Amino acid sequence: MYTKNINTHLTEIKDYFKAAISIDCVIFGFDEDELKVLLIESDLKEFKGKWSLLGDIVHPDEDLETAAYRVLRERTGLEDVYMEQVQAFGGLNRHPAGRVITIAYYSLVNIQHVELKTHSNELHWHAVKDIKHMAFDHKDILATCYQRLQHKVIEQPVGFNLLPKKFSLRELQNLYEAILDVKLDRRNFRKKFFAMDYLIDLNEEEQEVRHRPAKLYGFNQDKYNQQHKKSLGF
Amino acid sequence: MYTKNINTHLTEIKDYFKAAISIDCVIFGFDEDELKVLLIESDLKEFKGKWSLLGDIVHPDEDLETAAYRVLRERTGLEDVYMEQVQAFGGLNRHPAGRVITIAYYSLVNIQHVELKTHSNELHWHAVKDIKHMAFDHKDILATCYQRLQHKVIEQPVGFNLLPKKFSLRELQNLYEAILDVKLDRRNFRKKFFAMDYLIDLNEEEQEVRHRPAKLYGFNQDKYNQQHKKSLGF
DNA sequence: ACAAAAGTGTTCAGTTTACACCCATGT
DNA sequence: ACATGGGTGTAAACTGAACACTTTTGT
Repeated sequence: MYTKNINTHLTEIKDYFKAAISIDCVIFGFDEDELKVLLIESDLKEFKGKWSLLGDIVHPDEDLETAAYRVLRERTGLEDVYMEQVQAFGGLNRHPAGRVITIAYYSLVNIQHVELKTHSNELHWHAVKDIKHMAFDHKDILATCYQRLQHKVIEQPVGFNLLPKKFSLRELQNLYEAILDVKLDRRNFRKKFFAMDYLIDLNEEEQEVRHRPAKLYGFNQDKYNQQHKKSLGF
Repeated sequence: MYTKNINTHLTEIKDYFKAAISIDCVIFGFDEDELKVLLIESDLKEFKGKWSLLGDIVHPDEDLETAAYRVLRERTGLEDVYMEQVQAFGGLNRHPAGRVITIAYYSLVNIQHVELKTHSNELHWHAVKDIKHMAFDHKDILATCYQRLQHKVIEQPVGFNLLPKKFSLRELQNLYEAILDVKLDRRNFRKKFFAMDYLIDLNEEEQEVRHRPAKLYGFNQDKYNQQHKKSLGF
């Protein structure tokens, strides 16, 4: 039955094994100086009370990324956010309902922009570092996505997606410290980001702080995109 | 029909959309100072004469990695080789036979160890840089896997998997130059690898060269694994 | 005046780059 | 002896890490 090769002889798939395909979104946010992830309480009897990622079956007329954006939209109302596919998870018994292969995505959202759609109690932001157990293999998926994010954030300035449009350098540093789980030197951190030259000085200051207010900056996404496009092109 | 969430309410998948799942292997080898990839000629009418990756449907009782190793074994006879999952490709019309979602893996093999199983003409090694067109979306898949390899090889010494057990530093350098598509300085290259301290001096020399013979080295995989385990543990 | 966090430069160490000559072998 | 690639060291430039005091605001 499986002697034919998917890339050569196979012209009909109807007689072949098929599995349900889902996507799972690891939706990261940043709040209270902590990296958070949006989870939903599972009510499958096997995982009663455990938290799970937000995911869904991929529809027949959807590609994977479309499905991931759909889930994100349905759960957070957000459309244009940073998202990256991480990898597939296809363990034999990862879903009690049968063979379900899932493709994991992570996305970076401004947590202030998220209005949890259903005002139910089932959706919650959790500090990544405090999560102990999860439903399915979601702890693995989260760990893999978190590692990927850590890796990404030191190579490219994607962290801005987790911050408000206007932010102080202290907030930016707190973000990096939270994601990478390290302490960074304030002067070196500032030096580095000013040198990268993607920060826009907004000539504004923090309000309502009971100490010297910090200056606010924005991220020059266009400038970053252009400079990065150049280096890809060649 | 799709109102239920895969991670919460769903207890039966039988009524849901399912797709065929395949894996595709990008099998890299190194020969004649070029990075090669093992391809098969597709005889699907849509891709007549085009080359495709080696892939197959994932079986019901196999996880993804098992399927990938099976394909590798069936096509090359090799068992213990370096392999890494890259990502899933799930475009709507990527396979003419229907919805097929594929998970891409790349592996690094010693090209000398590969005895092409079927001594047919359908399987061939191709220089990666010369490949123009491929069947399906395999050009995309190859490009993505190649980029991943380029990235990986500057972070971790996985390149050794493409070389024979005994190799000269020139061969090693040629490998890196081929993968990264750059010219490297010979002295700096040597300095760097000796400093990493994973090379074993075999006290042997090249034979049958018509110039000064190069010394041969081996890669100390155990030492690398141990030192790398440490840094993960903390 | 005090508390609390913002802002700012310099030095040192380690790493990366650039670069040219002699050596061992086969013909 | 010559052609071919093997093998080697040093100086300059750059990058990353360590480190302490002054400034601004609110109370």
